[in-house]
Amino acid sequence: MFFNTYALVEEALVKATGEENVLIVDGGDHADLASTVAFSLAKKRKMNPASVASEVASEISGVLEKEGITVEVKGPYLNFIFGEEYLKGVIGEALKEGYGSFPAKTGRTCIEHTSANPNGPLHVGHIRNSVIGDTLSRVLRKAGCSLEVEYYVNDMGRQIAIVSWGFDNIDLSQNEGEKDDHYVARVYVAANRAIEADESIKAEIDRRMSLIESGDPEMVRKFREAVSMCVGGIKETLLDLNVRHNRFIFESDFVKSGLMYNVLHRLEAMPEAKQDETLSLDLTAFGFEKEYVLRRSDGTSVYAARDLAYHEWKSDNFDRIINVLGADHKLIGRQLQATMQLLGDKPPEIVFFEFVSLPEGSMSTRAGKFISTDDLMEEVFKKALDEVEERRPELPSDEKESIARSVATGAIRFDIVRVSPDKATVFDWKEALDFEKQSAPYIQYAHARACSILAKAGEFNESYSAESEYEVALVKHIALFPKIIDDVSRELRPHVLAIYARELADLFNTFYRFDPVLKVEGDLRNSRLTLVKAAQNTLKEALETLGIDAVRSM
RNA sequence: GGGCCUGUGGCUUAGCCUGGAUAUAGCGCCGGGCUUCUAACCCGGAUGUCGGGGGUUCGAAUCCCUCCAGGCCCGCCA
Repeated sequence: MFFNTYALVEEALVKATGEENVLIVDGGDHADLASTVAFSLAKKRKMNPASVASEVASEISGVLEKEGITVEVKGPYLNFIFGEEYLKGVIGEALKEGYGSFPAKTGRTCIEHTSANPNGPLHVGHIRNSVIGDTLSRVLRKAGCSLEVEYYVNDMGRQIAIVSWGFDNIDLSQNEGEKDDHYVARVYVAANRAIEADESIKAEIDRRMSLIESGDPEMVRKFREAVSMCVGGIKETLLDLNVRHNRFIFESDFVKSGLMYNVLHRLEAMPEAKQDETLSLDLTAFGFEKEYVLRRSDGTSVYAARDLAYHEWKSDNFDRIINVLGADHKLIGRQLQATMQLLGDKPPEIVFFEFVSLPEGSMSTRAGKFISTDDLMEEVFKKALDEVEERRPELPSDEKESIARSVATGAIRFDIVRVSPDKATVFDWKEALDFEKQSAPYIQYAHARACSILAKAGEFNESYSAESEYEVALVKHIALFPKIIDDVSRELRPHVLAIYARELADLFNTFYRFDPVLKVEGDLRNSRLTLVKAAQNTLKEALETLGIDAVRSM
């Protein structure tokens, strides 16, 4: 509905002004849409902006009034206010299952996210990647994309060589009840300490790197064992976060299949290639001072080489390729994009996010300095359960736990996704455990409240209308949901959806406060119940697109 | 030293790409609201040189230049 109405306004303005860009902006408090085209037109026509605005308004108001759009002139501003037809149309759309979904688009999209090294559990920095990636995945699906979500497992890197060395040389047993990925991290930390104490171990690590590259069966087995232990633990954590991947892709497959050698051969023949002891690319033409090294002097490949093969495979199999990466990968990510261009492949779109650090400094798996997502989840769950116990003591305990689980997952996801990715953040327990206003539980609560009203109401006849200022404001915000999905799917900025959902909950709560639903009678009761249903459905769709459970009771 | 990102009330944060009408919210603070559809809520109030300076423009938080501060990167790690 919003798109159609926007198009009507735009069309009328273009026709009346002859301008290609009619400068439509958000109307703020004044209107649903506004145009500042009168400013630029005034200059061309050598008139004052206010009179231009009046002229344009008188020219288009006739056409738009017929569509129920009121045109108002406030000085140089042209304001457009959407009327009853619009509100009715929005309510009708918002009642439908899957509101905000777009028809299937052609082409296939691939998104890669998380892809943390399997040398320890996911910590609170990694899951910024997971939450951004998973939220975008949900948005893209809703926007009609045929999507595959991938986790790229680095199963032959130096870190894994270190872990495998640790398992062979350090006597460290798994604790009672310890998750496999946490155990792997302890071994990894201990192995790194051993290396720091005795430099000669590095030669042994290099030997393992060489053996894994040549496919030595024993080394393959050792690496695989360590990697699968860790990945198993990571998968459990992802499940707790409502994060779903379609495929785990192992980088060693690109070495085994020969795809990596194929890519390296072609690159060797390019003028940008520099081959002495190592193989590297000169990307100065793309503005990179730093050479892009692909092969070590001992003949083994570096991560970048395997990554190029993976991305060439993606380029062959998908029409749109998206990666979610930490800001520390900016340089290497852009070098990868440039190299894909050299190869004539589709470079990926990359969503970068800035770092999450601890108050005492940055996190490091190697140093054992991190807060694991599992620990975070446990703390948040405990707090959520306390809250449920206090509010709903009458519920059976499995129901309380289920609500607390949904609240905990939602709180964590929302806390991460609400902030713009290019803002560095410091992890804060107080904020993570805050379930008020700017949080998932706040939005979940608004949804549950709507469900409760609908449950008490029983059967009613749908009636489409919005009269009070609170009803109108709510409907107008509901109207924007499809536009938000469309915007986020194109611009890949998931925090926009988080903010939208919070604002929707705000507007619903305000409506709830001022406009009684069950206590009024007749058509007003029906129309308000219909609006509650539309709001509930939109809240549900928004929450689910954020990967947050839309619980019906809490 | 070079590159990228960030700087918005005491704290956290939206808006910046695509300039427009009194700069968005939350926490905290002050005051009010549960015999009333779920108070994980609502209403009202105080709090801002939008990091500093310069420029472009009818108009700058938004664009350009410059300086300052913080984060990240500049490895034959990933």
